[in-house]
Amino acid sequence: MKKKAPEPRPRTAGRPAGGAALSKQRIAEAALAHIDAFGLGAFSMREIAAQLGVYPATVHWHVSTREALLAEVAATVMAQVTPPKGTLAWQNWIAELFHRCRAAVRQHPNVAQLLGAQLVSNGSLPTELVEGVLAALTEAGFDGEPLREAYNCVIAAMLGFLTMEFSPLPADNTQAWAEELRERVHTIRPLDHPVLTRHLPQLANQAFILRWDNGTTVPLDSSFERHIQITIDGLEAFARRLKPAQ
Amino acid sequence: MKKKAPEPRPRTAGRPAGGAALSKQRIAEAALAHIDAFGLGAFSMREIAAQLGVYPATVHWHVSTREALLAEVAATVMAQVTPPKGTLAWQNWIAELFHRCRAAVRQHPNVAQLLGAQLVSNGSLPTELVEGVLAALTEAGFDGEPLREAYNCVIAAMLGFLTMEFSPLPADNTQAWAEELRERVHTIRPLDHPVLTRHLPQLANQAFILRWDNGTTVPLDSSFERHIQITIDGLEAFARRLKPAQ
DNA sequence: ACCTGAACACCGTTCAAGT
DNA sequence: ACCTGAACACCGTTCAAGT
Repeated sequence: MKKKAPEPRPRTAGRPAGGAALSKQRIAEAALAHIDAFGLGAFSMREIAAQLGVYPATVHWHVSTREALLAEVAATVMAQVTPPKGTLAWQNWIAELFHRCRAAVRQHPNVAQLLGAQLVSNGSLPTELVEGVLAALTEAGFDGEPLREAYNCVIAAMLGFLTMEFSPLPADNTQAWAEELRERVHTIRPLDHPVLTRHLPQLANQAFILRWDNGTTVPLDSSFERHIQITIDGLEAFARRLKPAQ
Repeated sequence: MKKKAPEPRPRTAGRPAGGAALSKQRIAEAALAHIDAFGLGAFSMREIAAQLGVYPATVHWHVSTREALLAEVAATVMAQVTPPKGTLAWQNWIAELFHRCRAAVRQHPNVAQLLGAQLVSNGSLPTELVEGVLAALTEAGFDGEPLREAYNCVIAAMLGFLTMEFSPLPADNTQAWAEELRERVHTIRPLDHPVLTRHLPQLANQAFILRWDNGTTVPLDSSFERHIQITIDGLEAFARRLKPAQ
């Protein structure tokens, strides 16, 4: 885990000759690369600084705070997920958004927990995404308070699922914990939990609460597809309730 | 933030007279109380140790690891959420589960991020919850792979929403960040984001990505209710697709 | 403006030693 | 079995000082 600075840079204080060597951008890229490689648990300001061959204080000059940097990283990952407007029916636009969002998270799974579980990172998602979802839902017939409700349900369905699918394993003794949970799952008492016992082969390590690997190793593809369908079907039912006079 | 140990205990090494002074249970309770009061960001093994008037190593003798303790805390919060079996139709049972789960999280909002965003904590949820959801979905007509898909959708819908609703604010300069986001939200360019601009009064600080307070200050009650309805409507549509021969 | 070098006040975890 | 006391190898952030 310990790495030397890649290049033995000048290492004298003072403003460098050819403009700034660092930038918020470059730092965020380095942080993302490090998180992709070693996970969010191994991320630290000092590690990123070492990676870039500078002192920790230098990183702080550019990004102010650890949380701000992580928000920047999350924004980078989610920058390109919004589908273009105006080419798809609202149902298909939303489905496409879900797909592109999951593709982005699958490329950077260790960032997933930031998206749903940190207000800062969540708040740095692209405005186009918000606009697009609202446009789709308006097309579906929502307005006012129902529009807000439908919007919140769409965002929660999408980011909530992904946050859970790629939620990280314990940092250290991963296999010990995995073995323990596998044991626990397979020794469930049939009399107390008959339904669970009956369907255990279908569920073990492939269902929430009952798994010891996350989406990186065992992706929940078909469940995510189903989640999209259920969400859209539910939204259509909601829209129908709003205009019973057909 | 600094507190003395409540009682100046003997402070000599060795096995105490009347059995163990500490236990995994007592430690988890203390941790939960501390997290409720000061947030997950202020949680540390050393703080809990100080709170209990013992050395950090003493805590480690009982709980092995920081993550394990947090999983224990999550389990404590979620211990009582499962509704009794056999009294409700499956739709109502699931709705009741959602309600009770949200009530539990609202009592301990700072624990929310553990539920969805940490595989360890997620894995320590009660088995009765799993059994109950599966029983409800079986009653709805699901089996085999569709059962697994429906199950994952239910859990993701429930915990995903709550994880997001109560996701924590930045640790330190909260109000500076809030002011900045509020500014950003209210200076959205109308020509680029017309739909968002039009509905901003309905959305600002009450919709994901557009808020600077979390569910503790600004709960998303009606959106959660709608989320339940959408999920159940979507599940019913899914069930209908499975038996087109009525 | 941009960076060094060092310091401050923390962490989680381990380990020998006590009783 | 249960706890002390101290240590190890880390953290994020701040700050004076350089150029």
